[in-house]
Amino acid sequence: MSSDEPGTPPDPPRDEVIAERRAKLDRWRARGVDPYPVGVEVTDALADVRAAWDDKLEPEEASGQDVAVAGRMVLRRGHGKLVFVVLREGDAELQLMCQPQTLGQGGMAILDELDLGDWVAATGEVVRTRRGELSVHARSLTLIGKSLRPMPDKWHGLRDVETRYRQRWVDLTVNADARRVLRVRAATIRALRAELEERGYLEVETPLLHPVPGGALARPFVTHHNALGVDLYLRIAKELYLKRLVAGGLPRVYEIGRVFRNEGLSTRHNPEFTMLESYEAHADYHDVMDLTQALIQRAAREAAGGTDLIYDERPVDLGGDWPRRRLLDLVRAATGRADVAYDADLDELRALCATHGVRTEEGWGPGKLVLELYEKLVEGELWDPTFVIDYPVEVSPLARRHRSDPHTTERFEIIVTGRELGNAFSELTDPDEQRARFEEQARAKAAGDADAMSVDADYLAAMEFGMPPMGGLGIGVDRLVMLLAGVTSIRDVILFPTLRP
RNA sequence: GGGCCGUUAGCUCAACAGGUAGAGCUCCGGACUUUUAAUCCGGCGGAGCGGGUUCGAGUCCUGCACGGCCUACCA
Repeated sequence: MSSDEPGTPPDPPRDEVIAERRAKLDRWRARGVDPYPVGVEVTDALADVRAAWDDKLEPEEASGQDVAVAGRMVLRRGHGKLVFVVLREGDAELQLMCQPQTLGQGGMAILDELDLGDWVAATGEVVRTRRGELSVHARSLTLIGKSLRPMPDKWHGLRDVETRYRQRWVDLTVNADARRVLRVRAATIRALRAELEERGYLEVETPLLHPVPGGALARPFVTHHNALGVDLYLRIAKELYLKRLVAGGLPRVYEIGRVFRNEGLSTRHNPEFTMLESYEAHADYHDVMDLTQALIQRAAREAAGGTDLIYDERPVDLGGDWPRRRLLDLVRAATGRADVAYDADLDELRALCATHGVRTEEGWGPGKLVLELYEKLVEGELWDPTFVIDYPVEVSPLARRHRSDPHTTERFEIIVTGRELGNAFSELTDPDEQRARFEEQARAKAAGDADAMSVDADYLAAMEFGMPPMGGLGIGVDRLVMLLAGVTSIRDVILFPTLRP
């Protein structure tokens, strides 16, 4: 790529193949044929022809049925005066059988001027060949979209990962798995939405541009509004707006949409990713665990065909009721130290962290230290779905304090294959406590914690207006799709992942 | 950000103690009327960028760019 303008497409390869195709393009035009016509009548999708005839017709039998089809020419096998052409659209492929007897010399000449990759329309009778391949016995051929760039290797396809993401149109053309993942993603989102709708949740859309970034501990992207002359932030979560809606009397709301976090990229992190968030009045985190399990199990059934999966070559069982384990208990078990507690001596906790190679910082309280131990020792080991519950207050500024333990909140994360898929809690609804928690965050921010929250006065006003008790949930949709599609890179489930421009 | 690995033809991949780069697919020319990555014959086409060592560098050293994986932060 020699262009330095961001956003410009890759330069056409200065290749002889391109030149040949351009020459063909010129010849088409010289003959008065528009290589990019407005379109021809296509009455039959390739998939429909296959569905109608796949289990019918004996070899060499003709159907008597004429069709008009179209697709990208991905293979051509010539046998002198008999030529087989394979058209593909999406996952459907159909062969054309081309002979001078039916296509005429003119049609054969058209065939001669086509390249692999060209979009082609054809009419003809549905037949089955001597070797048993369902085909259209072509009577006419029309070029409907000239391809000027060569197709990737017809057997190996496109392997280069970066090119697959950058040129998704090529990837989707030649890699069936790219198309499969796309379908799993669509089915996953459809299932989540269906389950929430059936439970009476209202789908809403809240702003992407936030004057105060909030709802999660993360660094935001900053942008600028010219007319208002103010900086705005791309949302890092939807939480605070959705809770405003519950305060407004909408008892069950959800939103599926993009959030943005200004953090590093990895196989598990894309700067923009899709999150489902839902809020339900009068629910607590136990109810939300039930909901989470139902959502993910339904998505697994409808997008992955069941709850018994293989991920990264290991079986995962999403079925049944998932265990609910207290975070503190998990840390105690992992360290073999029953005396780990949120009111334990800070120096002892630091020493324990050091023993396990956990890096610590000044100013971290016991809650943060225990969380770090959990993340280092436990989280990655939880393979089958596990609800990890009761997170320390210190690291949960929006969650309600536990009804029977002042050190923790009624919060859980759902962990599958060692990764966090979702995060939820009995929501904090007390405005005074929320203000105190925000101020605590603001102090951390002032002390240099870039992920810490700011005081959101507008949100506090909504809380002061009064909100019902509620349970909230956030699910990382991309990660759920990764699990259900069995892929280990988030870039495989995002069509156009963020790449260096 | 750190570590490791990588970048050879449009695509997928080779080779060699440092000796002037090879195959398949695509494309072009030719043969072939039932193929399934059709087959057969012929042809075009190439070392990420910059330094250095050397008679000679794709190969060794070095800087840069880009990418992959792991790690760190997070969903």
